[in-house]
Amino acid sequence: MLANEQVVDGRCWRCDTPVERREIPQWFLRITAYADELLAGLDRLPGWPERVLTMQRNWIGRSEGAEIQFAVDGREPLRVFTTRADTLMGVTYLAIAAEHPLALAAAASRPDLARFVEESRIAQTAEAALESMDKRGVDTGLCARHPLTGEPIPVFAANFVLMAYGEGAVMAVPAHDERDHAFARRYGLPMRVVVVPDGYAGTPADLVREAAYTEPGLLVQSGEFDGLPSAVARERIIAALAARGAGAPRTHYRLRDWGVSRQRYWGAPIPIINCARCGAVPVPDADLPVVLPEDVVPTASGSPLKLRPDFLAVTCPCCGQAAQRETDTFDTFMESSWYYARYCSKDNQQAMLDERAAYWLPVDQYIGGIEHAILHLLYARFFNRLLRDEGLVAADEPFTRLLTQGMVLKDGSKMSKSKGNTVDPQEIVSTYGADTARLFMMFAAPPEQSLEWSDKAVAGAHRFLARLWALGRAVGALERHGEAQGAGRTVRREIHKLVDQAVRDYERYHFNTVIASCMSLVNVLQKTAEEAAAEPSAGPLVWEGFSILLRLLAPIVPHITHALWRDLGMGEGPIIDAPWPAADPAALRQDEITIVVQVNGRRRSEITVPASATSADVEAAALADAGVQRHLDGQPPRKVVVVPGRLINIVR
RNA sequence: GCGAAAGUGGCGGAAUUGGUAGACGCGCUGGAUUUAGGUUCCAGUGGGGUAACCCGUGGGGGUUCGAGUCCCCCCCUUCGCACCA
Repeated sequence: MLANEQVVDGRCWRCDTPVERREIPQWFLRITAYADELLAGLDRLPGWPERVLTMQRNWIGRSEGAEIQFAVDGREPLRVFTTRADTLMGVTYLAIAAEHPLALAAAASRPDLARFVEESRIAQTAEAALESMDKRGVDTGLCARHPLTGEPIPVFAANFVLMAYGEGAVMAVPAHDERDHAFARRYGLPMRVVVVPDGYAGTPADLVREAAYTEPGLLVQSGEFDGLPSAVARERIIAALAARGAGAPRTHYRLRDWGVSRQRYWGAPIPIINCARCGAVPVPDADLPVVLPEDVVPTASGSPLKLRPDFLAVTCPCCGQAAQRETDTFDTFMESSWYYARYCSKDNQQAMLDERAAYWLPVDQYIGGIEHAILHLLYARFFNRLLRDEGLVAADEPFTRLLTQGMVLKDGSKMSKSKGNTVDPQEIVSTYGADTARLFMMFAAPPEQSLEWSDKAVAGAHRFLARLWALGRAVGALERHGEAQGAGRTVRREIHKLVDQAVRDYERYHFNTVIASCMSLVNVLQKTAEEAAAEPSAGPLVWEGFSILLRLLAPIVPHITHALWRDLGMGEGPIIDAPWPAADPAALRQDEITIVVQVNGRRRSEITVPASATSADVEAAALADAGVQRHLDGQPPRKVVVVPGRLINIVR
């Protein structure tokens, strides 16, 4: 029993044994019953990254179309799903999975088909493999009937149709589908053009000589539907099928049910008892949880639980007769789908969850790698709804905000134990302290991006903290009380601009630029503190700025900021209880602003104008500028674009 | 193959909304301090050019007064593709 990733070139990755697929009974959770709700719920997750929402939408893959029945001579009818009912009159063959009951039956009398079915058992089924492999097929000899015309249609067994997907059968329209087109060319199957672009003047056959025409258009060669646009034709054709009991509108999802069975020892046992008389019976609540035996001996193949009579043998809770315990264990995604809820009720031995879960959930901020964008996060959203429907939690969604953090890279590749290129944060903590470790990691990149490890940059982070500490000492020696005046106003504006930027960057989780602003703040305060020797009134300004700086940095480097705050007596209590800083709007006001001057979109100069200057004032000042006049070369501007408060562009 | 992201100096990265590309830091160069190394401090640092300027955000087109940002095509890297979890 191997996982997909353990199969390399159709063989076991360890022992090279050829691998084949076998059908075994397994347990599934019907996530598809929640497909619509899971899809709709994505619109109510503004705190999730757009790309994760998009990936989940595509994964669920809702599509509207029709289910169509094709009668098969002497057999059960075939059912297919299509989104292109408008191309129904262009169907020239049907393709079914090699494992399809009809294919298996037909193989009995057709050796080439039997061989194909046999070969397909060793084929890979991973979607990636399926989509990139050579599309092949074999005629089953079966004859299907077109549901509207009754024309005979050949049925092929094809390696790109899987029994597990949809109905295990598809209708093929080579003129209007790329894959069908390639397949038809390969096997010399006919093509029938039934849709052409509006105003198309050529012959139908010419339209698809090189490639399929996959766009919608107007119907041709489709009898009573000729001339209809695709969208209308779809409805009419589905209606015509419905009238004959051969089809109906249907919504299809790409999402498949969640296979939770694993034929392994390690995992939570699936709590089911298999009884010869009563079938699959749930383990009674009183007997839960089912506990794994801890003294199993690993076997070469198959679950070791199958060799444990003490685990296997149970009496059926329904009929009291001897029965067997299920030996499949759960996919580990099962547990990761609700651990966040269990954390709220971790010590409850009587129930999964209690009212504390309802109180705390949903999780305000969830953090995980982008590799979990689809499976884990979709399973957890599904599981949360199961919990909700059982009355165990109140909210629909488990995670209000989601941050997908990047990986840590070293020398350009993923840091991992198996590669042996890990860095122990404890080393940094021992050498430089925890604040340095935290500062470096937050400064290297925004959290959702991957982070490139650099020992040099770690040292740089430590250097910054040393400067911060030295600045703190200098601040302590300055006059604390009084009011900033004179040149202090410009400095104060500079400080509050940085504060404004930092606070906003915190809100969008750009911690690296928060730190950049704080570094600039240190630079400004350091310079101002030096100047305070000559200009004592600068003291209070430095105190103000340093107080804000410490509070901005406290979430990132809590230890050093705590100590400086306490030593300087910055506030009544510890820094952790201090109010969150905000920029003073009064400090941000400017009397004069600098406007960038462009000529033909290139920066040529800049001018300083009163903040109250109108567009006309700005234009006049810009045109008078020497640099502008040189570039205008005496000619009048053809056009002038003024972006208020920012720039002016003069086009000559 | 399909879906989703990313590509900016020597390096990590910055650029709220289409409006000064390269903030901040690392590294490097020069200088000061030091017996020396390290530390610290000062100055410089995208490329070309004496300069005026020109060129520059993976490549090629396009829209626009103006494009790293929007549109089309291509290249490359990463993540996911349902049994790795």
